[in-house]
Amino acid sequence: MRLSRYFLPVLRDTPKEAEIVSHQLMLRAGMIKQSAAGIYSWLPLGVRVLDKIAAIVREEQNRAGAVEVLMPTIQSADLWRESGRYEAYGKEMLRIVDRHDRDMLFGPTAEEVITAIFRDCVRSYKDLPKNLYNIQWKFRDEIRPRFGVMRGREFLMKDAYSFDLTADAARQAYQRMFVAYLRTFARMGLKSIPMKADTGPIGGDLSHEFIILAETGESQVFCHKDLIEGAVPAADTNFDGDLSGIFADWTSKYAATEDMHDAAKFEADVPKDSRVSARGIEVGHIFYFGTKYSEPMGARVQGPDGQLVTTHMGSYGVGVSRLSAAIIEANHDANGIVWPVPVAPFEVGLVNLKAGDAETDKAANDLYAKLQAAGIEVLYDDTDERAGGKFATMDLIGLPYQLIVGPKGVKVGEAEVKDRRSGARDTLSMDAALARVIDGVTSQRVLV
RNA sequence: CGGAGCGUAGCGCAGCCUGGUAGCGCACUUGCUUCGGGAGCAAGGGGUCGGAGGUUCGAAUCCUCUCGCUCCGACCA
Repeated sequence: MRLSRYFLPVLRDTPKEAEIVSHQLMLRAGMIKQSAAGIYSWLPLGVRVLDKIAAIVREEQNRAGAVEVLMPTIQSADLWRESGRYEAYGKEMLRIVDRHDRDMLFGPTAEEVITAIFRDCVRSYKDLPKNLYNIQWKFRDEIRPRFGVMRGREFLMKDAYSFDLTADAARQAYQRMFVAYLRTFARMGLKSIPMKADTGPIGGDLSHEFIILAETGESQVFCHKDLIEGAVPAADTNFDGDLSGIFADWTSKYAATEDMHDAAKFEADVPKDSRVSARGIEVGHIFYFGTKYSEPMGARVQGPDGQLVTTHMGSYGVGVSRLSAAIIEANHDANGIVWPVPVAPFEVGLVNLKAGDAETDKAANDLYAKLQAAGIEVLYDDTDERAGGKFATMDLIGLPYQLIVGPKGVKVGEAEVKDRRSGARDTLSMDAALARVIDGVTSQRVLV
């Protein structure tokens, strides 16, 4: 993409309403634009990041055996009356009345919709297990939205729903998502830690929040430090097999958020020098809730003996739009964002330091064509801005590699490669610079 | 919803106390000079001062109401 044709409204100053660094940088880098409290437009750079994150989520959901659907944003209140949640949900639910005076709502979640789909379409235990997910915009009318897209009212969420014949089978479904989540976040360059979460009225040990550590995290978390560097399950993990070993590895050590924290147990179970107390951002939440919706909504299948069995359900959320901010919280420096390759809006920033100079243009155009031919996603700064501004913008938007071409280098057949994360700059021959960038990108596209 | 604060040009701000018809920096346009880490000079464009009432000869400024946004708290992917 040529920057001259792109839409990248970067800001030099930090808008005063932005409190945390990810919000500041997303505004400054031209990723988002606020439309109303907690509601944002996504500008081109932001859309690309959102798409990258969603693609990774999608791949890992598919790998784990979940199947994608797409459910509506606007739901009928009648469904929610069936589950009993229409009255229970409170003011967080945005209620809408259509022209026929029917009660509608902007979905804050989709248990009711998916349960209705399931009960209407599935009759036999032979069709189980099933796990259906969608990546869709949700709306929760938070009392106080804040921190940009981290706590917006409108947000993009992946939500999956599993249906099983028995509680034991549901446990396996839970573990499949558990493993998928470990992989999902690791692929984005994040170290996520599953932490015991409140299971509500169901009880048991089947609810975890996936937390990434960040100073600006909303909740205080406590865990064993080994979990920070825990082994991420491999890509060839057999999701049809027994995952209880992996699950046990990750859940045997202490990890809890503030509201589930047991200080006495923490001190008893974790050696003093292994105790981690930090701030965390919740990027995923999974839980098993049994027959909470399937019972009132009649999601039953016939078992082998011909008897109707109420299905056991679980649901599994990933905050896709929140992740874009969370990744920035974990990957930035004084100059701007530092994207991990797998979620970077572009993989390389090609900088023409003297647009309009025939020789420099020729060299830069050539590199641009070669990068594209190599399948690299490149943002080509072909504008006639001054060098300093170009460097500042590139650092701000945080593309993993900068390939810098100027008249001095062109004269001797050289270009400069800058690694955004390390800051290291190397002057190489054109071909070597090109190879360095291509190798760097391709080797980091898949982290686990 | 309770507490606090802020709305003046795209962004950051001054002016308000002590009313007199709007200003600074960046950004933007044009020209010249610069040109490898946010250049210099010159000339420009852009704002019904969030909105509505009121006081006054006169309101960005004073009063009342209202809307929006932000921060702290309770709530949450």
